[in-house]
Amino acid sequence: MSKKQRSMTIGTLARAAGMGVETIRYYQRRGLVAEPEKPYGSIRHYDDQALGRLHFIRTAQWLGFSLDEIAELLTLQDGTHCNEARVLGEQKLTSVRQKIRSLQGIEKALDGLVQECSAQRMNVECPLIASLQHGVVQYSETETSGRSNRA
Amino acid sequence: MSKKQRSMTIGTLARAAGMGVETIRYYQRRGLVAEPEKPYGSIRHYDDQALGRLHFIRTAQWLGFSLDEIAELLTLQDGTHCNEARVLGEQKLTSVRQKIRSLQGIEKALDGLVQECSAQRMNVECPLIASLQHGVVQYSETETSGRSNRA
DNA sequence: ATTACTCCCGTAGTCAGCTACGGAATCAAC
DNA sequence: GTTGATTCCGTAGCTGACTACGGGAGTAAT
Repeated sequence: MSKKQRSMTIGTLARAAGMGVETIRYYQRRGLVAEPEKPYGSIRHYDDQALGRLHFIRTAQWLGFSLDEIAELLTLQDGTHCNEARVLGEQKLTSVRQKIRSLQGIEKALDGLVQECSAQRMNVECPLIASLQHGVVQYSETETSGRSNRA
Repeated sequence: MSKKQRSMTIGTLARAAGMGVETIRYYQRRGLVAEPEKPYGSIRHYDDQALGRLHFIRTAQWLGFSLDEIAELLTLQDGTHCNEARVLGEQKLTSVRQKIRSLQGIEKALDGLVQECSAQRMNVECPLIASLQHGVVQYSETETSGRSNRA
């Protein structure tokens, strides 16, 4: 019932989390992860909880949350704000589904392009370009503006 | 068969495309959109093709393509580089399919989490937070690193 | 033809999210 | 107990994608 409580230095933690030391320090500065107490004249030590939090950040980021949004999510961590967390999750779900739809549109177009291209290389019209230009791929304006999502 | 060929200034174009004038100029500098000839002692005018290209950029960007990738995609447009276009297209197709798969994974995970979250709202543990920390959401390492995808 | 907007163009600043640097302190191995 | 890697900490730099600024030229409405 008890996982062995490792105690690690920041370097070990970084390796375990698959990120650089400097990234962790950056997250500390951003307030995303806590900086443990430093024993008098010694070095800080981190535990599996810290690792869990880094996993959380990485995963949430991969899910399309910005660091600010992740910070928000983390304040919900006490469990008393499940509703807010749900709403946030639902919003992301919506945009993820829109993306899937758009990408499927692009996939079709690209596939068609490649087909045509290898078949009859005389064609001047590029179906990929055409469909993106003419809005065959539709997306909601709501999510479009504002640089964010990174994949 | 013929759409009315509007001729617009950069400001009008920008409004039509839902972006700032400076953004368009930035794209011109990046070589993503052409700068039309400037009539002697006058002002540049843009047509619907330019608008189409901006739509293209916006959509592709929303889908997680970087401006560099979009530039590549745009080289397919002329239709004359059929071989290169095909290869590029195939590469993009692969990455698009990866993205779709990743996003579908995310969708499932998020959906499950939101379900749980709204189901047992008495629970002090928020399943969304919990599962992100404990790695219930699994993802492929392949796409994880490298900051990019914007949503 | 005056006023008010818009365009042009180059350069500079911003923001997110890192990544690097440098010098002193600490630790781990031999 | 010296050597070589890590940690610590602050500050500075980088990349991608914009966004703002400023001053002169063009345009549109009255």
